[in-house]
Amino acid sequence: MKYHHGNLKEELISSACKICEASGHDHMSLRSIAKEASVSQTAPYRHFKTKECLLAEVSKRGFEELTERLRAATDKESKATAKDRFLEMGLAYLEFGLEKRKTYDLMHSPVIDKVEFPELLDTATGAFEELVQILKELFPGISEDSLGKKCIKFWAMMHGLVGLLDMKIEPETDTNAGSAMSVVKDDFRSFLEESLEI
Amino acid sequence: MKYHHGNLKEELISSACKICEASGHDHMSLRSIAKEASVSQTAPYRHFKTKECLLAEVSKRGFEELTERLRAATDKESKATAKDRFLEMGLAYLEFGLEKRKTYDLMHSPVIDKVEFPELLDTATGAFEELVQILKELFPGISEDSLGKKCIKFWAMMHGLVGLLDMKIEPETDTNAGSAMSVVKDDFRSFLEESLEI
DNA sequence: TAGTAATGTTAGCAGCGTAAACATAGTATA
DNA sequence: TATACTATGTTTACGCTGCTAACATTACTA
Repeated sequence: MKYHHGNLKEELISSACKICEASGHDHMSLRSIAKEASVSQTAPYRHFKTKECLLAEVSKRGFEELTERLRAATDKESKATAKDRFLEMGLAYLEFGLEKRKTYDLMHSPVIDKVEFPELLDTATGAFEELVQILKELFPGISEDSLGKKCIKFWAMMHGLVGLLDMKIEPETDTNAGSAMSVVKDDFRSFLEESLEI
Repeated sequence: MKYHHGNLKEELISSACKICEASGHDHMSLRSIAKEASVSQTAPYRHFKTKECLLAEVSKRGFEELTERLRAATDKESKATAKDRFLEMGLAYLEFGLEKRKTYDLMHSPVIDKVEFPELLDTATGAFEELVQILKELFPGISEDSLGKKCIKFWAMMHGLVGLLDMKIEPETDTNAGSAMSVVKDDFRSFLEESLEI
């Protein structure tokens, strides 16, 4: 039993990630994180100025994983068409959002002011570079302006969809013939494809 | 100075709404709300079983105002075309989201489990009836299935846009010729219009 | 080897949500 | 009108929280 831990900072982050995904960031106490790392309640303060700083790190890890998944989905090595890789990317985004819902919430939560954490902002922004690239491939010669708009439109749609699919708010159509939302979820690929064309 | 307040429940709700929009729902304590209503810390418990119940009420008020704004924007009395009214609705949604950002956050926050508050869920769902109606007008004879998808697509886009415009995450384009995001914000109408066609 | 910086602990503060016990006011019933 | 009951307020207290200050131990560096 040594007084100094050795790798506490990293262990605190990974404990935090685990607890965040298990219980959500608002049921997450610095004390419980410290306990998980078998360390005193105030030990985290040697590595993080405030709780928010630790949460920012968790958020950053989330954006890193998201970026990684998007990159993998649009990997040029796979011989799929640009369109297919775009669809895969959309799917990957949605899957990340639904699989790691609690982490995704933290990443987009106002509790972390991204202005105060420029490194986090960079990581977050970087994730969307993947979208820019694939859209450039899909629409060769597109103007910067149109590219920006398309990019935002798709990202907003992805982001919005994650929120919608998880909450159960959905528009009521006249016939309640199979909730529109579950149709989207089950047939997400064709939904995205349609969005490309319409 | 009377022992009984008379209209405490309503006053607590409106205090809560005020504090929520001023400080955000995570900097919002039951005690501060009680103080604002000049009442003891535990008085709210005579009207709300838990803090979450009060927050749910605040959220509900938010959805009610949103519905009202959307309704006003698509009002048939105005002789504008369906398309124009649709664009107005999009604008109204975005404006609400940006103006009442903190309330909007609460409305979509996972701290309130909508399953536990069916009345809140109804109110939230009701807001999107407005979108359904205007899309029906815009696409007469559209199938229920397509209508559902279109509806979800646009709502997701609106919802996503609010999130994007407020956070400063945005895709980096090669030339940084005027941030794509501010273009969207300044020229939101044409952005929406384009989305209708593409 | 001595001094200093890094990293841990303990003790304690004020604020939080909430429960329990009690006080007061309004309302229904005898 | 007297009495019981219910609704709505207060006081007190508990355990949890983020965080600070003071202190202990270890690691690094001159």
